[in-house]
Amino acid sequence: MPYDPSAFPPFAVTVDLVVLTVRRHSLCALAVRRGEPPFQGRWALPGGFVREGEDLSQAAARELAEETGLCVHDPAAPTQDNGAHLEQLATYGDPGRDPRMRVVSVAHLALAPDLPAPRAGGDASNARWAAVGELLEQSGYGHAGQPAAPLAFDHAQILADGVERARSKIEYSSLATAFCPSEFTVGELRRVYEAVWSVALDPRNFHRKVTGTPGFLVPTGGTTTRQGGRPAQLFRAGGATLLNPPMLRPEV
Amino acid sequence: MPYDPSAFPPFAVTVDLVVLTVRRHSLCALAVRRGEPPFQGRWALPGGFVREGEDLSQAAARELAEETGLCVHDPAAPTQDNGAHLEQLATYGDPGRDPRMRVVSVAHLALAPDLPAPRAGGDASNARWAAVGELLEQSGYGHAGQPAAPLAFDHAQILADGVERARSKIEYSSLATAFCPSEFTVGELRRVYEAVWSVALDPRNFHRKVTGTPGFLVPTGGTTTRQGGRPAQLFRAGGATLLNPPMLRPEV
DNA sequence: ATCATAGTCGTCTGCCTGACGATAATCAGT
DNA sequence: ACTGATTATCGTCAGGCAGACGACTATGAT
Repeated sequence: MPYDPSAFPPFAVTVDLVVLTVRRHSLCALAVRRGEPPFQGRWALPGGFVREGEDLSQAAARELAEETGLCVHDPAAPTQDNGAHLEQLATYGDPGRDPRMRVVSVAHLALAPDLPAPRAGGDASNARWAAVGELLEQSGYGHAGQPAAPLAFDHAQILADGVERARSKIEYSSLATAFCPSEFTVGELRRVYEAVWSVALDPRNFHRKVTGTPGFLVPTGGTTTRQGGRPAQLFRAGGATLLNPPMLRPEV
Repeated sequence: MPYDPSAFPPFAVTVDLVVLTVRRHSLCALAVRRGEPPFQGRWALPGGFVREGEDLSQAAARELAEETGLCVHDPAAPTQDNGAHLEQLATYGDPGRDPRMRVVSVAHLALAPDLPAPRAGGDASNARWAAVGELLEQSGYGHAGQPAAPLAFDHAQILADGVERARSKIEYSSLATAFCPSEFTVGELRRVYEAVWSVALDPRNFHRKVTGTPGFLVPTGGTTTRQGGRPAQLFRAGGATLLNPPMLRPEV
């Protein structure tokens, strides 16, 4: 059954971004307010059309830069400041997910350190960091919630998938450091795990674990007291990407 | 910057399939021979265009059925015979990956038990099971290899990603049972792990591990001697999808 | 000085794992 | 029937890691 090259339906292809960060001990995602129908006035994930001649990851990096000013952390460049982690998440192509036309969206997951207030093309009122719990509560992916409107399109599903990916991936990779500034303490890293997993971790066992995992952390020699209490050693992310042994998420 | 709904470039969207199985102690993938240009006569992964009104997973399931006769194992239906596991793998959209036009391919990963000879629209000479090592060797993803032609398009990359996904996913999920018939022995399951990981596992420790992991295996009561030697208990896959504790891949 | 806070080092116990010995139940030859 | 090959299954033992938790250190706030 050879195909007819002229007989394929045309699709629009977009990238949508799940941009996660940790703010005030809770996991937050970037949301933008839609300016036109459909779902006008509702919150949605940032995203846009893939352009001609543009790769999917290029399109995602461009959208990320437009929305946050972040540039993507190149895995080849080891010590690059203010770089975000970006990876493909999944692709959503339900017919009818966009009422206007057939749109296939390649969702990407970005992890960023705590940032200043977001900007959406210069308009701050149209972009915000929102706790993922609040964004998902009213969509059937969380617990009871306040009456805020759910996310547009199937973005609640995409966000839930992105959060789940982040939750599982910090177990066996050093990705949690993507939520931290270039230099950070063990306690700050622990608060990342606690926020993403919504659990409390024993500071002593956590310290032993991360400092004992080869390649995870390298001390910079400096110390800081920005968290209060006794000064803590500063570290930066080591070269290891896969953690062995992995961090273990406590059972619920 | 509101977008112009009429100003998006049209794409063709396809699904490509990485169908894996274990035959004669080695991991094999389904390959089809291309009947027309580009890459005429070369081996490629099965796939095809997504139709109008068709979901991505529907399109993947349809292509899988067309190529292999397998129907997809519905996670809701617990004990369905001859069902394959199917999941989305990743999406490949490099401009220029198809010389004819802009094509975005949503690759899927399918795991199937050992099957009779493949059929490609009834033409057996145009489809075969090939050891993944041979398929990847000549593409720079393996070691030294014979002078066979590499896979068409970027299918070697897709296959490599699919194999890597399968290798890591059988660690922490019960997915290895998707390579087995509905009833199988511990030894048969061990040979699946050995083939996928290309390692030798201790039969005694493996037996202790899998029979001790809750929800992984449920005995059927029957036994078989189809592997020779002492009769072995038959099991079927238990309800658990996530293994706790996970299977550990030996370090290299 | 005292307290609260956060960081760091140890100890102990239980569980899991890898290495490996031993036994059991079948089949193929002789 | 005996022997050997093959596979399955049970047991033992030592080492390592994880969770629970005590103890001490170094800072800032009152």
